[in-house]
Parts: sequence; structure tokens; C-alpha cells
Amino acid sequence: MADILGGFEQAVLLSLVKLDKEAYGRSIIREASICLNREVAAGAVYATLDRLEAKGLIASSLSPGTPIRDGRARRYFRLTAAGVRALNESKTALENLWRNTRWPLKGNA
Amino acid sequence: MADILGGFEQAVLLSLVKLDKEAYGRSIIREASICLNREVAAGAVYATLDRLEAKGLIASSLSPGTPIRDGRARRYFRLTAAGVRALNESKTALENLWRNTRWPLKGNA
DNA sequence: GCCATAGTGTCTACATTGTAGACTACTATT
DNA sequence: AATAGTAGTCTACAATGTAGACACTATGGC
Repeated sequence: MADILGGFEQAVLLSLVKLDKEAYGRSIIREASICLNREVAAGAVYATLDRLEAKGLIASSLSPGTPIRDGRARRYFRLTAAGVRALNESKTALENLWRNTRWPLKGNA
Repeated sequence: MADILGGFEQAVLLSLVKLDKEAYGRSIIREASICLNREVAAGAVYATLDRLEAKGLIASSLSPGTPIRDGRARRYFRLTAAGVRALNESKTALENLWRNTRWPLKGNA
């Protein structure tokens, strides 16, 4: 199993961090679009959220008690301790990968 | 198509950078193991090298003229201009992803 | 009441990337 | 010839990335 999270997973996870209490499907999609600077499909995000939840890196819960007012119930997501760890470790591994490499690379092709 | 190279691809590509003229299958495997701080299977590396070559990010050539002395002919790899670009862009995209995020993250779960 | 619209979540299908492990080749040594 | 050391190849499958169609609930206007 890859010990480094993929770019998309990191984007989704970091979106949760930034949105904090306001992290639910559609808001995550919007935030991830900004982070990655491109359009991201709803399915892509939900599929990733499901996988991350299956791995225990995030947890979800439907709109807490409060009455639903604007459409379907929102599903809120939050990072678990394991999620925070995985994110930190991925970042660290990536830093190590580039350590000792002057960047940006000069086109030496 | 992911605009951010995966961690393994980056490790392989960066190994080429570090090994420079001495980048061939087995030496890349050794270097990648160091970069990632874990064992990597030969098949994993060769498969990745083939894919990167198919995408035009690297190019290969068999041991240049010189007589083969220690086993099967070596296949040397080198980054193409597109490869350098892809590597730089991945790094940049990752930097942007983490921009404005204090790191390491505090376990707020 | 009925329809259009807006905001949400779900499902299916497929492409790409990550990885393991067994296997083939060639040389030098014993 | 048998063995070990260095190289590269192939197959198969798991994990991740992504698109696009679809379904549910509520509101506002006709």
C-alpha cells in the first residue's frame, strides 16, 4: 500500500481541514476545485471520500439533528486522528523525496 | 488525467535526476528504495519506467556501444524536457495545495 | 397542483498508477 | 556443470483518479 497519499486525496483531506465544521460533499468539491485549480467531478470527490472513510482517515455524519431546509440532508466529514497522521506523513515523505534536490529543476534534457 | 504525478513516479523520476548518467534499472531500484525509505520491487519500477516512457517523460537506450561485461545489457534512462516540466509542475501543484496550511497539522480529531 | 431550478448525495464504469513475485538472460567463478 | 551475481521482463491484481448520469428534497412561480 502506498505510504504516500495521492495528490487528489491530499486535496480532499486538506479541504476538510480548511472547511473545518463546514465540510460536506458539495463544499468540499468547491474547495478542492480551488486547491487544485481545476474542475473536479462530484463523483470523483465522493468516491474518494468513501475510500478515505473506509481506511479510517475520515468519519462522516448526517446533518446533526437540525432540520433539513435546503434539499437533501448534508453529510458532514471530519478528519480522524489517523487522517491527520496520514496527511502529515505524506507531506514528510514528499519533503524527504525532494530533499537535496535544487528546485525548480533546470531543463537538462 | 492527474496533473500531479504520484509519489512513486516522483521517486523514480528524482532517482534519474540524482543518478544522472548512471541511471539504469537496478541502480534506479536501489536509489528509489533510499528515497522512499522502503523496499521497492523490481517489477514496480520497470512498470513505472515503461509508463513514464510511454508518456514521453523519459527516454531510454541500451548500453551505448560499449561491450557488455557483467550480465545482461543495461538500459539507461534519462529525463526528457517534458519530464523535467512534469516534475516541476507536480512539485508546484503540491506546494500550492499546502500553501496557507500550517504544518505539521495538530491532531484536531 | 405542476414545473423549473437549486443544492445535495449516489452509482456505475473505466483509465491510470502502485506493487508483488515469478521468470528469463548473460557472465564469472568454483 | 553448477552456482551466484547483476539485469531486465511479464503477468496479474489492488488502489487511486475521474467522468457523467441519476435521484432526492425543497422553494418559487405559473
